[in-house]
Amino acid sequence: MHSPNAPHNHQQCIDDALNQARTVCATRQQKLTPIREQVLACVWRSHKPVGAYTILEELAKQSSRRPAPPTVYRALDFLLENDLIHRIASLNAFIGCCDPGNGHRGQFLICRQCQETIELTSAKINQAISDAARKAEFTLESQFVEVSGLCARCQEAG
Amino acid sequence: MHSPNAPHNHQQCIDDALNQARTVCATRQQKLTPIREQVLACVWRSHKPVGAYTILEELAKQSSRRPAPPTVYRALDFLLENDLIHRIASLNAFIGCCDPGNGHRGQFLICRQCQETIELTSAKINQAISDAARKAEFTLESQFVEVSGLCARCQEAG
DNA sequence: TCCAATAATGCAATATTATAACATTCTATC
DNA sequence: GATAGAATGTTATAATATTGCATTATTGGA
Repeated sequence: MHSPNAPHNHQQCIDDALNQARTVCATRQQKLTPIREQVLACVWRSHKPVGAYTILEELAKQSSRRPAPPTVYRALDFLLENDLIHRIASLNAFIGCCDPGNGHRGQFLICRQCQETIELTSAKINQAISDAARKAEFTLESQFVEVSGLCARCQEAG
Repeated sequence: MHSPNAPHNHQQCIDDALNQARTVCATRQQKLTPIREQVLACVWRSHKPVGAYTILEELAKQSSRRPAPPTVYRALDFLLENDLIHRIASLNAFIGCCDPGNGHRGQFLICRQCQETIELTSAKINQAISDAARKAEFTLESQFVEVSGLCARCQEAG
């Protein structure tokens, strides 16, 4: 996995994400409808978390008929349930999942300057969280680990 | 620190929190005004995250004159800045800090059933996050670690 | 003591994010 | 091609949060 703010062919990211999503949905016998695919593509336009209403604007541009909020939220719910995107709670936004369909426990490094976000799946972090939960007799079901700070590039930029 | 859903004299929690807040503010030469104190007390009414509009309702009950949202949000901002409360991003809510004034990096175990929330400060989790950030050349500034699941009591309750 | 500067609060309006409820259309299967 | 279930459309509204400006309170200095 490259760093999202390293130079790369981003169209490739989008294509990969869509292809992987198709595979996941086919396997699960879930339908990746045009709207859901559009929303997923929109989430993947960048490596930054995207708000629901930004997606809404984008769909409006693309399709002459302006969809209503539930259209977007329903698509986002579908994508969340099928482990194709993550919700970034601290920003009320959404970002593409780098390992779709696996229901992994990700962590996010979010640059407060440029918003570029790095997704990690650190076994160490997850282990530490699992251990702490067990110690507290707490059954872990889901987690948000969101770190805010400055990415390498923005640190250099001063 | 007792577990929040263990039986305890909760009035003591509130009193302690207010006293510690007074100390922190005195040290920092910050003013813990009546409104700020009311909001803090309200956040400490329970060991569950409390929404801003719930606080608003509470203030309305207490003071005959209904405050407007900014009143509450400004008080919450003050309390956040002075490390007296935490924001629970995944619930858009706020909870009292168990170690006020220290700007520590907390973690939260939030029961999805009863909402009782355990605050941890696991050095292991924090170390794992710091390590992961460093490895990604990312400068950590703040973090949200929020775990959802079932607390011991709610597991037993079935 | 009075004045000016700053901080805190009041207040109205509005922005942003998210959901509820119900109608309609689409799709797969028989 | 009937029908059941899924998906989408549509309207309204709920829930969360902020902006901008007016007013009041507090503080420190002349």
